[in-house]
Amino acid sequence: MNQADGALPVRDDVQDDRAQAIRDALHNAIVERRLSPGAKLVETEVGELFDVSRTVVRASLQMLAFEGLVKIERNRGAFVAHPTPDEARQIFESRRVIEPEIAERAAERMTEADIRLFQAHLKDEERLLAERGPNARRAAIKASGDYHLMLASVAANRILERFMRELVARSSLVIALYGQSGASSCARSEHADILDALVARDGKRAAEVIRNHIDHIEEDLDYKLAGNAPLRQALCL
Amino acid sequence: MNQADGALPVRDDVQDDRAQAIRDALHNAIVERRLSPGAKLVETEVGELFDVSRTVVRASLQMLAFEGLVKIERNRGAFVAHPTPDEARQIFESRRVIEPEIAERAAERMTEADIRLFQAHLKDEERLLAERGPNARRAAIKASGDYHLMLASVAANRILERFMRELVARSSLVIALYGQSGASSCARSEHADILDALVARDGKRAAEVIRNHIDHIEEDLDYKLAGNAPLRQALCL
DNA sequence: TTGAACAGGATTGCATACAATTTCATCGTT
DNA sequence: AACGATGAAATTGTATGCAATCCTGTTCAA
Repeated sequence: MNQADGALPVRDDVQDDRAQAIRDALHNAIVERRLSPGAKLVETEVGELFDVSRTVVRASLQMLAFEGLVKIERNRGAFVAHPTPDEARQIFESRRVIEPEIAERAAERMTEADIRLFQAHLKDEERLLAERGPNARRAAIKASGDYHLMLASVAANRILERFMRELVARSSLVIALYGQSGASSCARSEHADILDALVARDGKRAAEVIRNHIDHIEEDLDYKLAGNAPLRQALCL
Repeated sequence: MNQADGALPVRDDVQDDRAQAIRDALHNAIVERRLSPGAKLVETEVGELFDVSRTVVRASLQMLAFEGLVKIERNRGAFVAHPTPDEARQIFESRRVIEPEIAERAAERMTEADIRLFQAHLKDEERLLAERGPNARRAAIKASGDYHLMLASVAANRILERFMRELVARSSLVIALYGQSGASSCARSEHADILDALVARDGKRAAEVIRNHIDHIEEDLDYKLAGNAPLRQALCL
């Protein structure tokens, strides 16, 4: 685990301990692709896993549904979301709207301590990319997303931060479905470029680099690859 | 009721009819200020009102909590949110990030039919502002927010639209708490100015007008007015 | 072989019951 | 009178039960 783990599950505020815990666990599982898009999440099954009743499980599934990570279909249950190409485009469009502005604000507020955190995180990302094995790969994917969330956290706007958390998580689903290059986790050097701009306190440049970064991520997608869609969704039902 | 009513409760998708209905009802009540910030929402009470069990009420309260309209405190219950000045600032900062971009996209996509809808809505807003009485006032407040949501709907990005729905609703709470001029519903002519820019397909100008509009709304606030805070929140507990 | 009909099991939607916690009024003490 | 303790009522958190719905595999007819 990298040191960002403690800081990242920035829950809005602690309200519902157990449901939150399950939500976080499922969230991570989805983002790290241990759960594939379309996978069914059976209430009793999850409940037994975490040793809680369906009531609590339901609450966490509803939370995830709000974030767009899970889709709840009436009388059919909860499934890991399976974004359509159109949704995917909207996700990246939203990121292009929000993230450059976040970068500008982050450039203003960046402290020395933040810089050190970012540098350490970059090191982690590099290390994980060098490692082999599916677990390292999963960790790399997560770390890559976490980088963007660290940015959001420095910008000191909890609302935009929450929006970004949702968008980053859903991006991970999109990449899982439509990503071509196995790497998929963003071209690593760009994260370093962003940090450079931040350290230089050059908000405009940071924003520009982020914009390019998002473009590059989306360029690596092929929306033709309908993934192995759950069919029901492939046909847009 | 104005003709926008049918179009506006843009639910993400129909999943949970009854809980959604209660959510919408509470949402409207909050936005129209029939429920004040800090008001307690007792589960059994709401349940009896809508003739459903606490289970369903709970689901809708959780939805509202996600939107930031309601705050759920463990073992204490659900309360209409009571945004702090800091939260208020973040809400408007977020709007300044998102809404100008929405305006630009809306300028591109605006159809003749949309224009007619906007014109009709503007007429409604004017009429409501002219009328007397608390109900007209409430309707005017809601219509003013709905204008911004119509904009978001034209921009054709469901995600940003949802973000805007949350931000507009929370803005309404902020204005209820910290607004000075009784009018509070935004300087009306500015909505017309926005429409002008959209009709001219001048995205940049629309964005600029929106930015000013948001500035004006926020200028009318006085964060010193701590409102009649529920004390627990006034002391930031 | 295909397709419709149907039964059994699995799963969800919702109401309800019970335990844990908070709230509030009362009472006694200083 | 002010304050703290105490217990009952109110309210929430969670588990569980039942009805409704969906899924799956089988049978039977075309």
